[in-house]
Amino acid sequence: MKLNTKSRYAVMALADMSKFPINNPVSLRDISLRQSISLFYLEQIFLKLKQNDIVKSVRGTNGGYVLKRDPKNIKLSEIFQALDQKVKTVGCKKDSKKGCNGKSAKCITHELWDELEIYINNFFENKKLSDLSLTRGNN
Amino acid sequence: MKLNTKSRYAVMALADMSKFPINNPVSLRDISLRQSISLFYLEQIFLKLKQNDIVKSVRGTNGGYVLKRDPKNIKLSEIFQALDQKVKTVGCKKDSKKGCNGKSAKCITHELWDELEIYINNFFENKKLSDLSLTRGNN
DNA sequence: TATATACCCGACTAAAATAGTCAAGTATTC
DNA sequence: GAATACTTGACTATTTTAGTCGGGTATATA
Repeated sequence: MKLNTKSRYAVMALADMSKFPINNPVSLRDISLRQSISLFYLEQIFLKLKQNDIVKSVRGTNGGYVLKRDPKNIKLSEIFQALDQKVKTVGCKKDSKKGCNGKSAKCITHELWDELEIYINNFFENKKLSDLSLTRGNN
Repeated sequence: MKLNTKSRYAVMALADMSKFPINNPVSLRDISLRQSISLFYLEQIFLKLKQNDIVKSVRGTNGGYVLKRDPKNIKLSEIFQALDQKVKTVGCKKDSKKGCNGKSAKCITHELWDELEIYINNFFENKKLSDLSLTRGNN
């Protein structure tokens, strides 16, 4: 059970941005340097964030990215969704007509995994970008 | 964020076993057939479960595996630990003297991931094998 | 208007993890 | 002694992850 770097970096980068005045474009280059994340990788990540209406871009010199909404209104679940990061506890598709192992019924532990999935998603659903405590001690 | 098949199958197999009278050896072959899990794979899984004192083995004809404790006393967290399945939300090692990105401080979102890790582990810690509702409807 | 900055975006790749297979055993019961 | 079933380490194909790269386009500023 592991969180991938893409979502992790996405949250890190957005947290970084949220420390600056809103409407002030923050360049990926700066984020890259401050957070030690590859610039190329950040580009990939921000493409998704943009497509999902979490940030908007400002092109050209002094450009960068800007949070599209107040950090209070950005749920972590949105960020994860943007990066196709799903919490998957079962191999079997929930909405499939067939059961889990090619059998007719649900697998014996199906309900447990569903429960776990809901439990974890709940965490992300209730956490906002603004909830991260960004003290000066942490960069 | 994905659960691997090894832990999932482990819980499935143990749930399967817990439906039978305790002290009645259940063979991997039977579990394999009922739950559609490869016998070879189950062997690998049960090796770990045995090493971690969750099941004990009975060799020979009519042998199999037996739960070493009452399902009420088997926490899911134990099963996961047995299979080296850890909940990992950060790349950086917690106990390392260095910070997360080779920097001196913790990464900006470190506390968040710690919190998530604790949150998820909490789920497994509080869930017992006996908590799985094994109705006849599910196999 | 030239130039540097910074976003845009698809294609590519190395490395690691996962999922599963296999073989050659040993112990036990019937 | 034959069949059943656990024992254990080694091996492998596939998938996923993490990250790189190249060749763009848009815009501000000097």
